[in-house]
Amino acid sequence: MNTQTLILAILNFQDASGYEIKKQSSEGVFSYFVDISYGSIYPTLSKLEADGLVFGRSESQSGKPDKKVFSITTKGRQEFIATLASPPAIDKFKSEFLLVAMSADLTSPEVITKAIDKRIIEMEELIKVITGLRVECDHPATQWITSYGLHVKGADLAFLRSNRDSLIAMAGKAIKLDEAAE
Amino acid sequence: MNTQTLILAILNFQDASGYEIKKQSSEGVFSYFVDISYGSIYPTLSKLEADGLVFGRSESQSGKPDKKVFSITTKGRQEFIATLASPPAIDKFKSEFLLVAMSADLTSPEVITKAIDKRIIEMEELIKVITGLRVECDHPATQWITSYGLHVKGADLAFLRSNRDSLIAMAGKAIKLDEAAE
DNA sequence: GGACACATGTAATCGGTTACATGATTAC
DNA sequence: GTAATCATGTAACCGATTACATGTGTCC
Repeated sequence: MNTQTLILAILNFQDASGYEIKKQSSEGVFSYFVDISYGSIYPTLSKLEADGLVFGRSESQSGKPDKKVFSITTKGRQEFIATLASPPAIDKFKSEFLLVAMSADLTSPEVITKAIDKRIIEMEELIKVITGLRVECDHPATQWITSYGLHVKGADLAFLRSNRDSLIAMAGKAIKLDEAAE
Repeated sequence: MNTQTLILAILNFQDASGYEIKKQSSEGVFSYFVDISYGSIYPTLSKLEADGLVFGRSESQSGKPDKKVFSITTKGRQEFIATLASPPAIDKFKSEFLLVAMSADLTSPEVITKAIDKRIIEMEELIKVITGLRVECDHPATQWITSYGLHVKGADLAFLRSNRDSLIAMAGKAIKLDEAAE
């Protein structure tokens, strides 16, 4: 999923400045499955404007610096819809936690405990964020994906809580075997 | 999670050639949360060998070309354990499907149907792969992460099946609104 | 003799992040 | 006057992928 499509998707929902796009992608509705940096947002926005897919106008705000608000154009919306039509690529998923968990027997109970407890907290926070998003937005498709997220992340958290101790119990087993062999 | 740590993790479980590491990372136990390409495996393996974290030897096989099998060294294992000790970064997750689903009202029922049915099939296949992995390997920590995966992906698939039709029903709503406005 | 799986490697390229640079405005 | 948030933008860099290049051995 490239930055261009992501920005088009965000602007399709509502007008936004580069700064606001960044916020959406790291705190808002999109944060659950997307994240973009300023370093790619601003150049992409310029390119998008040059291609006529979005247009920007300066807006002055009281108590804040001016911002440049972008809107998607008809051409931009067409482009976005065309992108949606091609079958979505499989999810990209990378997890350091799973690597650590899979190597639990190599590390200490402390390391595993910290790792899983950190994950539990992160999961709880993500669920809170998604829950907050649901309340704010009554758009049906958004409700659908937030229900989906809540369902999956709820199951995830439940497993983590139920099986926390059994993972911690595995810590250090490989080390002990090594010592026994010496 | 960088390529170096990933390769160390794989070699910590068993010796492997570059080709086999690629297979592990895209078909084997690690495929669930990792994927690396040849273009980064081979150079990293050379670097790792130069640093004394792994060592390779040529092995001739009957009916197949020779392969260079790598093993992790004590130094490599220490390095890997040290990496595990730092708190794991939050999962990286990017989903084109969620973007499409969130924009369901912009597209046709056909596009949404294809997207969700593709996802259901992929999910079923992933569950099959993880199930297969469980049978092959009785390492406790691996059992733990595969149970975890099965639990979460099972919940995921259940949601997809239960809510497939409601998502499809949302398709085209935005288009109809546009037409009504004209 | 060609298709296919196995096997290794490099160079060009790319998409994106990090760090940097700058500045408005408010609140303390 | 300085810290914090809002706001925009660029340049250097990096990690990884893609495509390319090459070769072995098997099966039909």
